[in-house]
Amino acid sequence: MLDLGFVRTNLELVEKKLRERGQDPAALLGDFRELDLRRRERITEAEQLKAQRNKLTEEVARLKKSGQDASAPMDETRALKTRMDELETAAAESETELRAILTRIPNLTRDEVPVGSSEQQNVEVKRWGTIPEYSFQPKPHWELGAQLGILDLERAAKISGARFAVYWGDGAKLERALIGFMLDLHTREHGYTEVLPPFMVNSKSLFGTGQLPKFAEDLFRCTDAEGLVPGEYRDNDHWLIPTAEVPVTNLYRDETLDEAKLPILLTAYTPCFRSEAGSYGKDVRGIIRQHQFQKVELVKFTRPEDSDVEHEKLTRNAETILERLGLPYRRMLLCTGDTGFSSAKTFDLEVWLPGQNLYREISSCSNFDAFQARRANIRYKPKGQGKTAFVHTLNGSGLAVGRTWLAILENYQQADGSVRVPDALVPYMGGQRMIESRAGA
RNA sequence: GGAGAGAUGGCCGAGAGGCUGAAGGCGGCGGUUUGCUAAACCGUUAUAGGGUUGAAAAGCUCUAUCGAGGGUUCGAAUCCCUCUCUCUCCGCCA
Repeated sequence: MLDLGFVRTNLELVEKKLRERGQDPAALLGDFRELDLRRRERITEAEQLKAQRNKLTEEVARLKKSGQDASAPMDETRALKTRMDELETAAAESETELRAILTRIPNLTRDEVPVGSSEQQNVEVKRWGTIPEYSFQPKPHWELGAQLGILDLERAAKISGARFAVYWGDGAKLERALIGFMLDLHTREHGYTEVLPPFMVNSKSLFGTGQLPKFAEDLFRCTDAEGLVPGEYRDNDHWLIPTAEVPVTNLYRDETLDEAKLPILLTAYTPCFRSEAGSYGKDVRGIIRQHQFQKVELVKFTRPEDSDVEHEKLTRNAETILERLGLPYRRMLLCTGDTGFSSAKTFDLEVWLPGQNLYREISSCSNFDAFQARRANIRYKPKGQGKTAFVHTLNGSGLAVGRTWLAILENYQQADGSVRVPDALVPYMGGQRMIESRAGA
């Protein structure tokens, strides 16, 4: 969420930034200026009346105390009441209208973010690793997984439906090894603290990180709370998390953090659940796009002046995983049209997939500025200043485990269909160096 | 699931219809004293939103906020209703 006062005084800049994202400022902002003006008028009016009422009730108290008749000011206050209720309702209405606009405006992208309408205009920042050459035709992971008997999409469809996967034997073990490897690296070498959050959150949390109210259709909602109105926030509803970003960032919702403790670095392993509404027919083969996938997430809370440096570090932390695993990748700076709703600047890491002969997103590292902090009310008290200020929040996948799993299959496949275990992962596989076909599944 | 108790400022804790944004204590900040530390003493110490003065820093003023939302009343932290959360006991359960 942007600051109301900021939008008021920088309306032209906001409009320009919205256009750069490919959004229609008129549609998003509506009659912002008018609403804002009306809101303040109504508040002023309502508060003046309240002040008047407060004076009168004080008068009543004084008269009663001295044993005098207080019926005159009492009647007057009663007469005031209808008008006051009207004004109060009107002021609250304006507040709601304005807030509805404000909560649907995406974050402003940084000036260094390239202007573009689609991923075609994303800019490649760097490339790492050499693309392996094969003496045979490399296979996509779904073929490898099926042949090895470690990936079972048919039975997953039976027990759960499309876009789910069952991992058997070494497949399940590889997933577990990756989780342990990533968490260990981030906690031991990168300074993150591991947290294990709930996999369900309430809608206030989803509002805090920006998924609600705009993106409800991308989420799975548990129907335990009856009479729920979408876009309405309550404490007792449950949604499956689409990313650990939601529970972890919201850990500090409505809190004021100690500046000395910043930056706070947290990492969390969680499953992630996404409805993938609107992506029918996209990535239907393999496990690229699933309703449930596992992810190790990196989250940071920083002072505003540190967020750019911490963004670069966080991206490097994610890249390090790929490098240790020997997976070739490239870093993309997302253009304005491809940058997420809450983000001011995003780097995507794309891993090379020889089985499909393309680069594929495996991590997304974003700096949200104060956008989420404002929505979630996460603040700190800068030294030497009386005023509290909003922190900056950042996060990135470090990494998406399912996509790392399939990247290893495709990059480390052998001519006979077996898969070599990357050296860094061998200890996490109990010393195992090869994944070979085994009957049994 | 059943029965009960509770939720007040950074923390502890009073208040039980009117001058209470809220006593007292702790903590924090500023100061006095002091060779330094400590102690003592004095002062100060919430957030948000309007209006207004100012170039700004900031000031003045009003409004709201005692878990959340509604109600009663001239007036609610205080009374009533609903909800959420926490604690205790019973039941069930990984």
